[in-house]
Amino acid sequence: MRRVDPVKHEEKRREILDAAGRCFARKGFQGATISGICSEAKISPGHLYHYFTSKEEIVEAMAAAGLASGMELFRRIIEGPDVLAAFVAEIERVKTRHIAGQALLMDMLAESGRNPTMGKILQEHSRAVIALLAGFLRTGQSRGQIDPGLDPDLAACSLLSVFDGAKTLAIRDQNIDKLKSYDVLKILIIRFLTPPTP
Amino acid sequence: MRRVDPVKHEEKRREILDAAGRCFARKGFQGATISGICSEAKISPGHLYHYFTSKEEIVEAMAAAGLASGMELFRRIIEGPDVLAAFVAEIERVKTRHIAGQALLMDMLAESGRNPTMGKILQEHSRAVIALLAGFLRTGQSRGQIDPGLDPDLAACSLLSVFDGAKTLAIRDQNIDKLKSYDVLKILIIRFLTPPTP
Amino acid sequence: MRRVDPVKHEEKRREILDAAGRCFARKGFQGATISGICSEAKISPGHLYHYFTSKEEIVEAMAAAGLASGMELFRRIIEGPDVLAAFVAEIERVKTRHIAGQALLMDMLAESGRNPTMGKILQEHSRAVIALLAGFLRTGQSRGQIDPGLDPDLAACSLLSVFDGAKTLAIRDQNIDKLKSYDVLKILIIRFLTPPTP
Amino acid sequence: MRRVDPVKHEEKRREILDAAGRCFARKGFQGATISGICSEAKISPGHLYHYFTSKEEIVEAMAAAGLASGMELFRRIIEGPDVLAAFVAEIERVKTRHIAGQALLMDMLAESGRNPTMGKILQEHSRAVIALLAGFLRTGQSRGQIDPGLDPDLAACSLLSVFDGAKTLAIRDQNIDKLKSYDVLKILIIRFLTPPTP
DNA sequence: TATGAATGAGTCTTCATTCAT
DNA sequence: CATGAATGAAGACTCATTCAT
Repeated sequence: MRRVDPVKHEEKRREILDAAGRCFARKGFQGATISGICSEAKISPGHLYHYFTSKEEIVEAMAAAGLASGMELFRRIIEGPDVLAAFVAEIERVKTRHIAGQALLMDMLAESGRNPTMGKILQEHSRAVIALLAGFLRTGQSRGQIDPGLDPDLAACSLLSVFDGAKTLAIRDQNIDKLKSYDVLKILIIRFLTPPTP
Repeated sequence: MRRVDPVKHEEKRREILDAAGRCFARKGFQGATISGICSEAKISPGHLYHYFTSKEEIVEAMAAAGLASGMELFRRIIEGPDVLAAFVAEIERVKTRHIAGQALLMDMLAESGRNPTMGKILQEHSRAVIALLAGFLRTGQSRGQIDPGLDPDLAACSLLSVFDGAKTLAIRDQNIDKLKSYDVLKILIIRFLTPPTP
Repeated sequence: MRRVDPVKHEEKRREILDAAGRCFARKGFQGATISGICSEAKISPGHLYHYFTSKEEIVEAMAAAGLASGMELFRRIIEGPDVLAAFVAEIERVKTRHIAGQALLMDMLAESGRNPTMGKILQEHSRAVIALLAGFLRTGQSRGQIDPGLDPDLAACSLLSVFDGAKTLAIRDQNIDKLKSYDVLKILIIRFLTPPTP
Repeated sequence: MRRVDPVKHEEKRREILDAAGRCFARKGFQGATISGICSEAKISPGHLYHYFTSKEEIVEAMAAAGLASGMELFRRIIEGPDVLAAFVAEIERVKTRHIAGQALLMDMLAESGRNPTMGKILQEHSRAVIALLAGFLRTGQSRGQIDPGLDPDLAACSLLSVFDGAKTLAIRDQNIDKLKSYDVLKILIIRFLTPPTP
C-alpha cells in the first residue's frame, strides 16, 4: 500500500530541473516562465509546486546543479598526466560548445550581482573550482610542468578568469572564425604557466 | 505648430538612457521596469514614449551608449607610451569598480546569447574594442614592447577575454581579498605579451 | 469484497470533523484548506474524499456538529435549580473562552447571510437553542424566578441575542479588562428577567 | 498642463471602496475577488492597483470606512432628547435592515479574531462607539432617564453587545416574524437602563 | 511637451478535486 | 482502506503600453 518512493521524487525533481535548464538557456532566468518550464517538463503548473516551492527555488537548484555538473565535466577534462595540456584542452572544449550554455553562466554572473543567494551559490562553486585548479597546479609544479614561482591559489583564480573570458569571447564573436583566437588563448595559458627557462 | 528642438530632444534621450542605465545595473534588463526608469529620470511613463518607442529600444540604445562610453574610458586608460603598462592599468581599474557595472555587462552578454539585436550591438562593439587593442599592440610591437611574434588581432581577442575574465572574477569572488589575484592577472598579461628574451 | 465497518467509518468522520474544526477556528471557512485539514487529521487528501464529497460538505457537517456540541455544553451549564443563576453562569463561561471559538461562530453567522444551506443549519440550531431556553424560562416562571409577564419564546430570543453579544464583545474588546463589562451584562440579564416587585 | 487633482483620486478611491463593499457583502472578504470588485467598479484590475496596493488594503480601508459610516448613522439615530427612546430606535433600525450588511459586520468580527490589523480597526471603532454610547448614558443619567447607579462605560459595553446581538438575531431567525422578538429586546433595554423606582 | 489615468495580457502561485496504484 | 501524484481553473498582482487632456 505504501509507496512513498523518494527515489522517484528525486528523479522527477531532476527532470523538472533539466527542463528548467533548457528554458533558462533559451530565455534567461527572468524571461523563462513557470508555465514554459511546465510545458517543457510536460507537467501541470500545480504539480510543479509539489517539487519546488517557488520559481526562485528552481532557479537556485538549477544553478547549483548546472554548476556542479559543469564542474564534473571540467574535472574529467582536466585530469591527465600533462597539466598544461589539460588546461589547453579545456579551452578547446569551450570553443566547440553551444552558446546558450555560456549565456546561462552569464545570467548567473549577472544575477549574482543582485541576488545574494545566487551570489552565494556561485561563490561556493567558484571556490571549489579554484581549489580544484590549484590542486592541479600544485601537481604540475611538483612535476616541473608549471612555474613553481606562481602561487597556486592565485594562479588558479587567473586561470578561471581566462576560462570565463574564453566563454565571453564565444558570445562576443559569434560568427567570426574563432578557431584562431582560441589558439592564441592557449598560447597565453602556456606562457603564463610554463616554468621559466634558466 | 511646435517645433522640436533636436538638441534638447537628444539631451533628454541621454538623460533617460542614463536613468535606465542605473536601473538596469540595479535590477537587470528584465527586472527593471519602465515606471522605475521614469521615476529615476523624473518623467511620466507617457512622456517616455515620446523619446523611445518601446522598452526594447531603451535597452538597446542604453546598451550601445553604455558600451560606447565604456570604450571611451577604456581608450583613455590605455593610451600611454608604455603599452604593456596600459593594459596592466586597465586590470587595476576593474579591480576598483563597483560590481553593479560588471553585472550590467554580464546581462548584455547573456542577452546577446538570445537576442540577435543585442548580439549585433555587442559584436560591433567587440570588433571596435578589438581593433583598438590591436592597434595598440601593433604600436607596442613597433616599439619593441610587445612580442612581434603575436598576431595583433588574435592577441587582442585574447586580451579582451582576459579583461572580461577580470570582471567575472570580481563577481565570483566578491568578499575575498582580490588584490592579489589581480596582481597575478597582471603577471599573466605581461608574460603573454612580453617579447621573448633571446 | 471489503465490508465497511460503519462504526469505524463514523469515528473517522468525527476525527476529520474535529481536525477541520481546529483549522476553521484558526483560518476561517474560506481560509482553511483541504490539505491543512488533512495534515491536522493525519490523513491523505485522497483519503479524505472517502468520507466527504466536498469541502462544502465538511464545512456544513462541521458547523452542524460544532453547533450541536456547543449546545450540549450550553445545556449542561444552564441546568440547575436557579434558572437566573444559570444564565449568569453562561455569561461567565463566554468570558473565559478562547477567541478563536467565538470567531468560528462569527464565520457561521457571516456565511449564513450568503449560503442558504449554512443558513438553514444555523436556523435549525437557533430554533433548538431558543426552545431550550424557552423551556428553562417557563420552568423559572413556574418557580417564580422569572417574570411571568415575559413571553418565554420571545424572551429566549432576546437572551440568545445577549449571549451572542457577549461573544462579539469578547472580540471587540480583546485586551481591555472585560471582567467588569461582563458583570454589567449579568446585571442586564437579571434586570430583564427578574419578576417585578409588587 | 498639470492636473494632479487629488480630489478626483480620492473620489475614485471611494467609488472602488463602495464597489468592494457590495462585493464583500455578497461574498465575504475572502470570497470576494479583485476581478469581481473591478467589474463592480467598472475598472480594469491593473487600474485598481493605482489606488490600492493590495487586496488587504482594500479590505481594511473598506472595513474602516464601513464602520465609520455605520457609526455616523448610529449617531444620528441616537441623538434625541429621550436617550432611552433613542436606543430603542436603534433596535428598530436593525430590524429593518438588509441581512447582507449584518453579515459584513460578522465577517469583520470573524476576521478580527485572526488578522491583527482588522482587530485593531474594529477595536478602535468599538472604543469610539462605546465612548459615544457612554456619553449618551451620562446625559441620560443627568436627566434622570437612566439609572445613575450604572457605570456609563460598562453599561455602554453591554448596550453595544445588545445591539450586536440584535444583528445576530436577524441572521439566526431570517424568515420568522422578528417583529415581536425585537419588541422584547426593547423591553430588555428599558429594564436594564430605567432608574429604579423608589 | 507633459501628465497620469487606464488597459489587459501575462506572471507566479494556490487549492479543491481526481486517479492510478 | 489508503496514498500522494497529478490536474487545471482561478486568484492576486505586475507591467509595457496607450490615450485623453
